[in-house]
Amino acid sequence: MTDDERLPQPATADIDLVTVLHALGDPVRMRLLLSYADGAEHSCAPRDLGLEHLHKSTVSHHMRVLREAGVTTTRVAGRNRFVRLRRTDLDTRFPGLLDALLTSAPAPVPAAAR
Amino acid sequence: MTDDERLPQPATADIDLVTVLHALGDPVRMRLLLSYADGAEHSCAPRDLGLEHLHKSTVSHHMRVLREAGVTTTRVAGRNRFVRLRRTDLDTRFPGLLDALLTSAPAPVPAAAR
DNA sequence: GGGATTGGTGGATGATTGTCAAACCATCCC
DNA sequence: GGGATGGTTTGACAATCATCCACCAATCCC
Repeated sequence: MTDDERLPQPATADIDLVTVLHALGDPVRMRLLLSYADGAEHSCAPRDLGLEHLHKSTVSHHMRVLREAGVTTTRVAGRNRFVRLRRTDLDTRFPGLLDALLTSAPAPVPAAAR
Repeated sequence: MTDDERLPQPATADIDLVTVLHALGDPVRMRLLLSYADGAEHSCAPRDLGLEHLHKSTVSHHMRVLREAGVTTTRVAGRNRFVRLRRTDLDTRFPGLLDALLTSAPAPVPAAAR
């Protein structure tokens, strides 16, 4: 499995707080964040994320916003993309922010978030 | 000083996380938040906030967004308006969020922020 | 009362954004 | 090779938004 490849994303030091907040200031992307809160890798399929009502390309757009803001990282393996939360990087850059966000989560946190 | 009057704002329980993040996902409003982080009341004058480059009405607009999101409260006294951070309400609703935001502040925190 | 001060309202405008649809691309598999 | 699968890109469109401008409203002070 050496065909791993990461989609472009900002370096940890370049993650900007306002940009992150702007990225998370959208209900769809907040739901994505909650889905990713378990720390596991997730595919991009809308049906796995409670986003059946949205078009593929819309979900793709939102995931790009999250990735470019530095919230998530995307690994390419074959025709699948695996998205994961950049928890360590975010905790380094903004200590306590992610915990506070997930604690105050507006929707039910799926399973073992922490 | 009984002519105090509060501009309309959401009740504490109605403050929505996504709405707050959306409000703070703007560089101007983030700067306002940092100005208000001292807990004191502030006037609306752009020159007191490092926003000389913005029109009065633009600043007024941003302050309305913050107030309607539940981030700030505005007291009207005569021809002056005094804006203050709703720190207690925000801490109640989203424990740790404000602390995390102010700790990771992107701009120099003005004096005794904590 | 009359002028100055403080700040908001409403309209206009250009930019950004969320969404969908259709086309496209790479990969896996039969 | 040729479908089928998983996802991105591009274009279009409506909605939202940030900004400015001109005008307005209330208050303070002489």
